[in-house]
Amino acid sequence: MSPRRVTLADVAKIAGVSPTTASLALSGRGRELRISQDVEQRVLKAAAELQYRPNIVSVGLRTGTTRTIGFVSDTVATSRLAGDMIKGALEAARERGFMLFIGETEGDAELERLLLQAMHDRQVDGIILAAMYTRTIKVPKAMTVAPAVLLNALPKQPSPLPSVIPDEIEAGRVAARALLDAGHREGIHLIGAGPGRRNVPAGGSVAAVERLIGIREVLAEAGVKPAGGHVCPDWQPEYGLAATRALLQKERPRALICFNDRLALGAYQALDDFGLKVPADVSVVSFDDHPIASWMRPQLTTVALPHYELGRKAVDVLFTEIGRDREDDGGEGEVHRVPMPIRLRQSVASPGT
Amino acid sequence: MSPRRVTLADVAKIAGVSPTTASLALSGRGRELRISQDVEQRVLKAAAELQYRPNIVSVGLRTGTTRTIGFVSDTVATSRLAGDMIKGALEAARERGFMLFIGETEGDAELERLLLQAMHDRQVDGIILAAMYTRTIKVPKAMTVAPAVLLNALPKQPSPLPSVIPDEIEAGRVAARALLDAGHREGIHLIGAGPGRRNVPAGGSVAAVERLIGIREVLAEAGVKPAGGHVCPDWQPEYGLAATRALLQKERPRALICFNDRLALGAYQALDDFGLKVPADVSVVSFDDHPIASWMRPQLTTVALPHYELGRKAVDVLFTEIGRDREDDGGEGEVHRVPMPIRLRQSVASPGT
DNA sequence: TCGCACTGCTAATCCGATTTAGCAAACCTG
DNA sequence: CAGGTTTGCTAAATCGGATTAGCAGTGCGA
Repeated sequence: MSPRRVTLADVAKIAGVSPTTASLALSGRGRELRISQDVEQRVLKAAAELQYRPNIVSVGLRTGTTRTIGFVSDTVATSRLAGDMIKGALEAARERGFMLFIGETEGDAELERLLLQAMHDRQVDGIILAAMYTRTIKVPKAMTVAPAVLLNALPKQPSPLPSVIPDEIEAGRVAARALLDAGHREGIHLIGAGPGRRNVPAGGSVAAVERLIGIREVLAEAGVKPAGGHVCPDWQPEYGLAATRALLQKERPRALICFNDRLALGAYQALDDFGLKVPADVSVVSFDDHPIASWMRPQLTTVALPHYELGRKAVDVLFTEIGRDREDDGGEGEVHRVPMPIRLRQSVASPGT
Repeated sequence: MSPRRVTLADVAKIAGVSPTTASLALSGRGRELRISQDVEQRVLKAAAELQYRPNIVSVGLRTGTTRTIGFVSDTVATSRLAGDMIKGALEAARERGFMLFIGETEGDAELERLLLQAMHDRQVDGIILAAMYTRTIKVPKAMTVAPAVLLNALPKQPSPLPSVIPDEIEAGRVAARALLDAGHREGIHLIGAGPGRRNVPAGGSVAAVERLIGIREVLAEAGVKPAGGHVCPDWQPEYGLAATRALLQKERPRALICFNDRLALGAYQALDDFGLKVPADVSVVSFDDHPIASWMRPQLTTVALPHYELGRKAVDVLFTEIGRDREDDGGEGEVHRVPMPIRLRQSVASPGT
């Protein structure tokens, strides 16, 4: 069936040289090791004719480098959000001739251990450990044996591993500024967290904490106080609906900052129930740029999670880790923050007195 | 830094035997090849103590099997829908101790070639070629050198490769039955395709054709004629909105069969615009079970794409391919159809005369 | 006591590359 | 023209296992 792969030995035979010479010529080290032009050309020609491709498994065994990186996540593949993260990583890896192993732990530490082990068994050159939503994680000790990067996650304990995360603080600033720029000064309510610095859902979500910091900072600078805040235990539509409904029963907000798009979806429904129009009566800004954000009516202005860029960046950082001299294990890993761009759509308008 | 991996030689030395013996004992072939109980135990003990793990790269070189399969898709990782497909494949593979390489072609044939090549260079044991939405694809000839399976796709030309696809015809039947069971007989409109067998969007979508077949079959059996059908060039919310709006300007339907959930989202908006309530005035059934289906109000009854099961099934089929004697390349590949379960929610009610 | 079968283990080879060490021929040099 | 240098290439070792062929030692029958 499968016609045996062409090996280096085949190329060497056709070119009439030894495998050693063929290897040298193909790896470009021919010059350095005094292979003649003539022979080099013969080898190259033979390789092209036979469509020779080196067996990476063999190279992996000999050199210890498999041109492969492992991408382990808690549950990335499931969420659409993170599909783009994988895609970014995939493309960045491909540009360097690397492939990606993927694995899902579903938050199971034992499974995580097994997966990392399976990847090491396959001699991956590096590992990206990703979280579905930005948070702090316990770094498994298996992570220290190979170059590694945390993606969308920060180490719970001090660790030499670098992290790549979205710049949530700046995102909070940007969202708040969007409302200020439209002229909002009063009746700004937060849905999902706030108004106080400590009013965040349990679970160690970095997004809640940092978005809140950014929002509060910009509002404070403008001398504006959020009119209220509503912590939601889970950032799902039904909680956004409930929180907004509760709010509307007491007062009439002029603007909502929803902590993600699903909450905003619920908020839209509540506003609709109360006969309020977005953005004429109430402006809404949100975070994530989930696909539904552009399906909602009016389309939602939201600060996007840059999943694709996060994935790319993680690979970039991993490659610098791989290239780095693995000795200087002092110090903490650097934290790389990827900008979150705002998508201006139709859900924000001036308060119109 | 990284303490050199434990090798078979290390285990052998500790156990006081040759690497050959250690290999035999560990591979379980000890009995067959007359290794004494005593020695076997010593080896096992040494391996456990050292936490020995065989280097799969080495095994791959020697035996040609890397316990790895390649998952190549046009753009699967991006779509949330398909995240579950990967997840199913991932789990099924993991249960057998296999890892997954993933790659995205973005519909680029050249990129596809390169990816398949990169996977073969890494000696994958088999390949799953997946499509984001069910359709017919041209099978690259590189696919014939290793065991392979088409996922969510059918071969455009006759091919020995097996396929795994959702059972869209039965899904169409199920959707139609859901309306019939609720008592609907009249005013049933199709949004997205139909009413005639040929009224499908361009692009070779298997879903449109087969769902339509199933729907028409069941309605015909019940002596019911669809009141109308509206082909949408793309199955996005805005087209669903437009089609439904156009429909409502002419008549008042009693039930809609939307060809996917995004169309249904648009339809909901149009119905709302016309002051019609779901399901009191108009029942809606749909396909896909996209996450938004359970966020919509009322929650949408929809026939689910079994992505997770598709992924699992593809791996199952791939393993039987791998196990099969690769000689009998006669015949066409088998087509495996995975059932699509209906999610009964709140968007269907009896027509209430 | 010789020959044979069986038991229990190991030496050697192989997979397909990379890399080190080294060899033969040509070329200088004084 | 002997001795040293350079040029151009190759043999052999290596990576870490799996696999094949075979080697000692024992037991047994004749």
